[in-house]
Amino acid sequence: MTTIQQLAEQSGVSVATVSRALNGSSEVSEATRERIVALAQELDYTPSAAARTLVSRRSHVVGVVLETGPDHPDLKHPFFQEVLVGLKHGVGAQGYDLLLFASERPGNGFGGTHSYLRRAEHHGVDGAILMGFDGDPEIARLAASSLPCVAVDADLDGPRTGYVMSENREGAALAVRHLHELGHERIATVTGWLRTKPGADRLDGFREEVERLGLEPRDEYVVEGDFYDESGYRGTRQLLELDEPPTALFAASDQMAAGAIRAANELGVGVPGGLAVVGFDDIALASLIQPQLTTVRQNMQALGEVAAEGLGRMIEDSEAAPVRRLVPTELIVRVSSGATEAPRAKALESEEVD
Amino acid sequence: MTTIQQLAEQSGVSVATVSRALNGSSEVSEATRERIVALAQELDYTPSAAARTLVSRRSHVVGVVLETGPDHPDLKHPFFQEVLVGLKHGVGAQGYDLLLFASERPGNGFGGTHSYLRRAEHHGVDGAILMGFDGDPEIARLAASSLPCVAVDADLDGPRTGYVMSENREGAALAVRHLHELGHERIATVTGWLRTKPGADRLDGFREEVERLGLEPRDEYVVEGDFYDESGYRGTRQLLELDEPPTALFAASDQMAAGAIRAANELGVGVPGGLAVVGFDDIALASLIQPQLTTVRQNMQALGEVAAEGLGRMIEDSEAAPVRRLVPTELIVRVSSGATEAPRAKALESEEVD
DNA sequence: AGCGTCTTCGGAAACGTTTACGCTCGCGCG
DNA sequence: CGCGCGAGCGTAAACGTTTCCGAAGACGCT
Repeated sequence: MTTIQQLAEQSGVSVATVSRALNGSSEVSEATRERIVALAQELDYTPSAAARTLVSRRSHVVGVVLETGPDHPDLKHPFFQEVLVGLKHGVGAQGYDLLLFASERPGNGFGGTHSYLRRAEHHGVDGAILMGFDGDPEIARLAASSLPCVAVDADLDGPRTGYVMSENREGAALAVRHLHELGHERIATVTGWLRTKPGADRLDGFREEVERLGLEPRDEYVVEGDFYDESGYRGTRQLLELDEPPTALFAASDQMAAGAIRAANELGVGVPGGLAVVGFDDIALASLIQPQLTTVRQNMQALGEVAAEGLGRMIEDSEAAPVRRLVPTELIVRVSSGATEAPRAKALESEEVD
Repeated sequence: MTTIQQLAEQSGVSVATVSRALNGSSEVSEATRERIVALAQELDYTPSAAARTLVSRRSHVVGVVLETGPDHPDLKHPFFQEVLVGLKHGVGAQGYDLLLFASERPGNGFGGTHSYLRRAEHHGVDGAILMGFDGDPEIARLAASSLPCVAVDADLDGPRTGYVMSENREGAALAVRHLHELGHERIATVTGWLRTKPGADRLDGFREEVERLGLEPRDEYVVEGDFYDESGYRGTRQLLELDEPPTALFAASDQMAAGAIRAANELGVGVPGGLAVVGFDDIALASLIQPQLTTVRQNMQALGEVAAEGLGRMIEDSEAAPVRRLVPTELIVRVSSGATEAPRAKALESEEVD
């Protein structure tokens, strides 16, 4: 590994000049800069991030903390993956790399639990992305600190902490309106995990739209789920066994929608004939489910990109206000909702557009 | 941010002693150690990874490079996500964090493309995980270097580079044997992307087992796909339009299997009645597909964990041979293959076990 | 009593950068 | 001709650690 000193010796200048030349400082003549750059190329010089971070107090790394544990969705959920690719592109474009906090060894030197804030300080990350948790006190400390943070799908805030979310309310309303336009009056929902903000928001959006449309709100048409397919299955069984079962269902996630379809099939109820179903997310496999899923697409990749971009701004400009952004959702009409006119063609068309 | 020096001053010892105390060196008395540790707790001391890395030449970070680009699966594929959670747990248990190379800014200081090897050296990662590529020259350079590396799903090797893969051959054979045991003689396959090792291996396994069972190998029963569902759809249409169409299909990925089912449905061929289908992967949503997918499970999470563990060993012990491991695959019988005896119960049972 | 050894600690160098400060030119201007 | 100024460069301090080397004392042995 060649160092800046070796470059200095071999080119007959001081280390300071080499550093300036490589960093594009204007205080060095064009001639010597070229000489030094050429030498650096030749010797395959690579600067040491550690040394640079140590003195400049900038690491060009942003941390990603996603709360993990038995109760937490972890990064197994397709949602995180999609957000992650957006994040990668977003931070990458700004010259940052991503650090995934994984180490389970105590903070360092001595025992004690591994606080996320400590990990962040330890690595000297320039900012952090917060994902997949619900009021974890550790995360709260991080959000309350002076480290630039952006939460994805949680309405955390702090002096330097913002958030990015999908328009969950509006999306849920979209779904309800769609079902209503198809003639349904008895519309039920299986909710997401209500301790999470998106879960709660989608339920709110559902209720608001039901009311706005003048439909009769019924408590028994709201059953609580947890985003995973098993809860969709159980919830739907419960709904279909009511005396007056719903004719349409809004499931707060595609996975629950898949569970719902399975439940309906088992009870001999056709989808969309006996029960029209709309999901939420538009995960990659939504179109593989039979019947193909009508769903509310949230652009998870965009979520990641927006978060990254907002975080970047906060890092560059210490005066910048924390980002607070909602990204739009969009109804994708496929088969499961029973849209009458040539659903297949319509679905294809809307995919072409994309 | 408190430093080791402040701890030294306030506790009346030298920095050397503080360092030793916090690192568990035996050269410090128990009394002073306790005093220092207590002080560190109180002042919320966090060591600087940058400084530590600089001098000790160990970063306790492992890099993750996944080749990205138009032609590459990128991290959008569910496969990577699952591997990633295994990786996270695996490296975390050994005290490492994960660095996802994202930055699109040129190496540093001067222009030139961002070599992965350079990035790795720049950050001083202790090792690297290689994923999702096929003979990329940049990756090859990395594998040829002296940096400990483990490739996932590619048979790279080098002085300090090993690999971890699923038993793709055996898995494919499992699928063929299962279909044969159900009475099928005309068994076809839609392959994965043959430039990748798993794609090629699954095809090999298919062919070997066909031969071993004494079935007639037919070239027109092998159609090339790319792991994604669209290719499964097209390939299956092609197969079903043959004069003598197959009665059973091995798709080299679950997504292609889903595409195959869609194609069969469109042509009025029932699954599993008209065409028995077996997939590969057992992605999380395989059981959401209708009919539920019989598939060869590869334990992607284990893949990540094994890779992490192997990498850790190579890092700790510079004499250690590069890890070369195949992790077992397993047939998961659900509905799509038309297994006769109570397929539903069997499927549930095998999920309970999990 | 002298000597070696072990324990516990401090001093200081080193890791590879960035950057504040200061120096030396050459040049233009009065 | 002298003065000031800017461009270009070097010196050295700093960043926060780890670790080598050595020193001082305690202690046991001959």
